[in-house]
Amino acid sequence: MRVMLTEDGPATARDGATAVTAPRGRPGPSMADVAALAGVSSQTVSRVSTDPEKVRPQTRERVLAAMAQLGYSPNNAARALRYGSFETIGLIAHRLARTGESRTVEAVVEAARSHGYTVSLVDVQSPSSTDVDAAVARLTHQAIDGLVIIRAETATPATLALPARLPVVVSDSRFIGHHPAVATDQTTGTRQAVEHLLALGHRTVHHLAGPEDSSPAQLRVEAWQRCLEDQGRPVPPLVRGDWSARSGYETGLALARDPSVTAVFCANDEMAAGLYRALHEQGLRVPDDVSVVGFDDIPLAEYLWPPLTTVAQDFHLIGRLLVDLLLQQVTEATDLADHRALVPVELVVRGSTAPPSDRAGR
Amino acid sequence: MRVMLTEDGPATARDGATAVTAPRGRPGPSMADVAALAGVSSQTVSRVSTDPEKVRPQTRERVLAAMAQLGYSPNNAARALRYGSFETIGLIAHRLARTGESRTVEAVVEAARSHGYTVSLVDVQSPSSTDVDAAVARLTHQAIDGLVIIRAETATPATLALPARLPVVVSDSRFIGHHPAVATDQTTGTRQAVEHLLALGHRTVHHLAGPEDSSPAQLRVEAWQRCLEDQGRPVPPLVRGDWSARSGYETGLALARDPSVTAVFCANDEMAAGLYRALHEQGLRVPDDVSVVGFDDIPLAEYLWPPLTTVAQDFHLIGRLLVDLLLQQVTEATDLADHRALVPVELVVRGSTAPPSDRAGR
DNA sequence: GGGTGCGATGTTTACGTCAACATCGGGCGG
DNA sequence: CCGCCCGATGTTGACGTAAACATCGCACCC
Repeated sequence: MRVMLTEDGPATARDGATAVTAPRGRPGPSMADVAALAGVSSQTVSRVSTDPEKVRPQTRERVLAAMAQLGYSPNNAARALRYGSFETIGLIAHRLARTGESRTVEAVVEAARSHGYTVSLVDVQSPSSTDVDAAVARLTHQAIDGLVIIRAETATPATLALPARLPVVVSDSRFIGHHPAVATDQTTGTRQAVEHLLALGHRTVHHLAGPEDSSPAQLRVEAWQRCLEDQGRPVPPLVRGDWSARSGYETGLALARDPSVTAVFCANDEMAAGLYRALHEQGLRVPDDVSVVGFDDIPLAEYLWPPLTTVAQDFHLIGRLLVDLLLQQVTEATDLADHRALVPVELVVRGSTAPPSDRAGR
Repeated sequence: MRVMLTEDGPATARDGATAVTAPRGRPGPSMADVAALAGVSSQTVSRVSTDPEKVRPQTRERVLAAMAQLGYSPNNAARALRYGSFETIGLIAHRLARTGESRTVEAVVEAARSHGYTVSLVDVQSPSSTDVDAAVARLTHQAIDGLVIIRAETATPATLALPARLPVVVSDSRFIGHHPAVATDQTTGTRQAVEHLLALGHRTVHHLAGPEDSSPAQLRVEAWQRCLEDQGRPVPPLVRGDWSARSGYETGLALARDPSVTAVFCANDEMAAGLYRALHEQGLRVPDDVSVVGFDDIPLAEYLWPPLTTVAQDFHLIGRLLVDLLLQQVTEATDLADHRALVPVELVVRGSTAPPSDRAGR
């Protein structure tokens, strides 16, 4: 089947009938090989790679030379087995390429590294329990010390089969109370956006919402509605997108045609960009005819035209907190069952909001 | 430290003075524990998890029940040690949250999963050899069967210390000839963009380039220049950004003030968005006054105003090819030293390009 | 000059799993 | 009715590493 580069013993030991189920990976040299070449015991080789100080420089040199000559590198399976830890955390994400997700992933990876951990990443196709379950199985079949789940929207604690004793942190509020969670302060963020628009003089604020099965989207809808009711404003009919710019554009066309729409709060920046295009196509100006507020503060938000007023999420902080909470459980065996970190947001006012003009009268 | 669930011998074996260096992770139940509870040998437990058919249903049930009761899941370090493979590939990326990167990562993760592999992700701060080296060390210190390096711009084959026998694939052309590589067809893409603008009647095309240390950016610069020369057009001075929308905006301000600029080819879409803003701020219209072409075709490109004409990269295909080439080496021990996959691109014409008007004459 | 203590190195063993081989028991053919 | 064969399960050993313990040699001190 394949060329045995380093086989020195009788070939039948590894070839022959057992070839199919035999070990796959390149069986590179082991400590024993290095030890033999350097004329020391394998334990000395081990010491060289873990604590060089404990070995006499002269011996160390010999061992290092042997390592280099053989191209030795330690077998991590064996190390992990020995140590009982992989120094690896699992990360389950959905739609990884989305802005918020990729930034959170970046932060998680970075925070993990700063603690000496690596990240094993699985991207689930759909946020259903079935898919998330499969991802969990795949990761525990791999080797992880803990698990971070980012926005597994439709999965619920009841439906998710997690291995016993596996520390978990989630960034989806649906799991709050069941697992430690990190969540953006959706309510305050939404409130700031809506109140900003009302303060500018708009009679009410339309909402271009995210999909129903998304917990953050749902929270934003509720906060938007409550905020309007608190202020005694009429609550206009809800418009739903799917987070994509396309959906913002398509649903935005209807909003653009409705002269009563003077202010729109979009559940994310991508949909706001889609709405921008719909408004532009209808010959409407932002913010003169319609004010727009987004959510997330993606890097491009500042460079849309006009620059988008939006609620900035601190994805970086989310990622860091996720890792912190997870490693707290991993290293200290702490039970954080209902711990909940709320990440603050900040309204960034740019050029897409202004007092209303009389659209209907134009 | 923690409750010893499965400890049956003297507690001092694991507690006491050795706690600091003792195995960390939850040493959950092993096959032996399950076997004891089910009243079978550990080999039978092993058979239940690897080949249930070989065990009598009655026995199987007992074992499964014991597994469930103890919350057993196989120790993958031991499995990996036994099999010689982790079914995991390492992935080194730089600036993970960038559009192209996150989409490539997504595709790699997905392709890896379809082959039954998991992805270990490391995001390097800078693309320098030092950082990439550290990432490689971190990953091989972990457990991987192969390594994918995405755009490690400034690292070069000579400076990078890769473990012997570790299969590698890169998506950076700087490594072509040293490792199998997957690269977007920068030259053709650039050519299409420039020729599209020239065909519309522009006298020449300015270029808003990516950073000097980026190999794709360099290739685009060279292709742009060669293309202009081939057509006998003047080659205007080069303008450099750093891929960010901000840099596109800042350098774009100068372009906007130069009346000889009628067409700009931007090295990516983000910088094109920044340029849009600079042009808008100067009261210039796209494409009436200045035509703009981007590169990448990010999801938002279609929803900028006007929709951006751009060169679409197939990040998904890149990811798939990376994994294919890597696993070919991993599973077949093939030497692909100078294999090189070129991923085609496609010019997507939208609303940001048009024949030139006489800017200077306005 | 004979401990004595310490630094350097070797030996043993366990980590958890699974392939290979061993064993055991029952059904079936001769 | 005996023996053979096969299916089900048990036993042994090896994967590569590193902790724990053992050993060896040497310098230093009384």
